[in-house]
Amino acid sequence: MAMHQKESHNHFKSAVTVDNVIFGFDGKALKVLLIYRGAEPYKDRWALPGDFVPLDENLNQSAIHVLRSLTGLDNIYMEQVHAFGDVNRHPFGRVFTIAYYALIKVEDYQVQASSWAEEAAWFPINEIPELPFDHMEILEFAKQQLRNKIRTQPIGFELLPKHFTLTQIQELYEAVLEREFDTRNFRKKLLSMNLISETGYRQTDVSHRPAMLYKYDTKRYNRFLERGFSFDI
Amino acid sequence: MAMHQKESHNHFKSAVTVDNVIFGFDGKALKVLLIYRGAEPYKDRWALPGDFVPLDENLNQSAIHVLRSLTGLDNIYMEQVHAFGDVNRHPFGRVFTIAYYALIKVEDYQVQASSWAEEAAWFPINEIPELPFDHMEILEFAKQQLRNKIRTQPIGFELLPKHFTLTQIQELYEAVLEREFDTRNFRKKLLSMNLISETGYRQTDVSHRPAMLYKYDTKRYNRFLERGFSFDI
DNA sequence: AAGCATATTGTAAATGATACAACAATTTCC
DNA sequence: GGAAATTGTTGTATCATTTACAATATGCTT
Repeated sequence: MAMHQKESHNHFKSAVTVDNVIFGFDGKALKVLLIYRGAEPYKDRWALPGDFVPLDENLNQSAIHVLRSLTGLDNIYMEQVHAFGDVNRHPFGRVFTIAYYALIKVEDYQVQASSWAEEAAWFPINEIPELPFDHMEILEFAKQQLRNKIRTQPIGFELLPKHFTLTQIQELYEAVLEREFDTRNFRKKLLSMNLISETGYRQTDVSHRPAMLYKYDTKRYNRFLERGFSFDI
Repeated sequence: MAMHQKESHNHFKSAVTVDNVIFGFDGKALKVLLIYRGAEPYKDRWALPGDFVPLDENLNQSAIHVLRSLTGLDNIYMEQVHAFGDVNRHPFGRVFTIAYYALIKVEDYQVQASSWAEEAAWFPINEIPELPFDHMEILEFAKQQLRNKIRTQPIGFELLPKHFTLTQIQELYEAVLEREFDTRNFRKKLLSMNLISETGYRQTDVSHRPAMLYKYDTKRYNRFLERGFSFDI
């Protein structure tokens, strides 16, 4: 990173954006929130939500900002995925992008007006339209990282309502990991981790035996972390 | 990432650098290659090797370039770690950095003259001097990522000579993961993966029973990968 | 030849993963 | 009101993996 002061001005000619892969789960499929671009380049195309990082804003803050301006949501689980910086990835010049993914509870979500999105919509992870820039590659990276992470950290709860059934969480894992789990074994393992507890409430408005509602118990998770605990499903 | 053409010029005022955490293993400790900075800012300080990303060079290529210009080495295992972009991380302006780590065989290494490094030296991972910028944080990220990766992918071999003993590889894992392994169990597990094979040669110049030399068998690894294999130590 | 240093190897016990199906609770339909 | 339909809930036996643990082998040095 060394440089001579004289040379250094040549370097300050890049732009940096953040792009967010916003995941949601509707009880059936894993979905991604895309925006319909209202400005060039690639106007009128579905794309990942993102924006330039202002010179006076920290990178992470910028990612949070994009998420909030689109969804109105705060305090969301986000994680950086990868930086992409091929020379010609953006038609307007040298634009690096840092990709993040976010996990949101779709029930909490409502689209906000935004300067760069005319519209936003959820797309099932297996029915994504053609995306501009290198957004398809970014999405692949994010999906893979989500899969790795969800197997070793209890982040799946971020995609579920506060109160959820054991069937719901199993279906979430099956959707994300694209494999099936044996119900008895899945529940045995999940419950043995002592990370979720019964709420005492049950499902209502279902035309069959109502399932017990559970909640994720953050305190217990923190206690486990201190003891060097590792989550693995 | 949308923008109006008129606004866009405001955004092209950032610089982007790559910083490399170059790991080596000398048979005893995990080490990191630092350079002694020959230019401002932070002249005459030990720091991670890095450089600005030229406008006409891909990001990944730039990381490879930094590594080669410092070590003369090519075809090295490298992986992106994380992007860092706090507003004030660099005194000369808004400079984002993308961190990479590399694994090299110290036997192959020889320092090259470089425009930005007066000197380079290996530092044991537990005896790192105070580093400028956010390099300490970058190093922590890289170390953590190396640990995660080395447990699930057979990348440890990148740090060893082509021919190595089972004791050497065990000591490498112990150094990186900062824990001890039971020799019998470690060997049993490693050999059961069928990723290394005997060379037929033995150690020489040791004043005790010479150990069998093994080599990493890439072909076998690739066959395993195709079948959906997972390495785990 | 004895001593030193590291290399090499097996077994038993405990733990964790997998395979597998019957009964329970509620609603709906007749 | 009872039968059918639908999903929820739970246990056990087998198999595979991980762990704990120490004696013998080989080459070198003196």
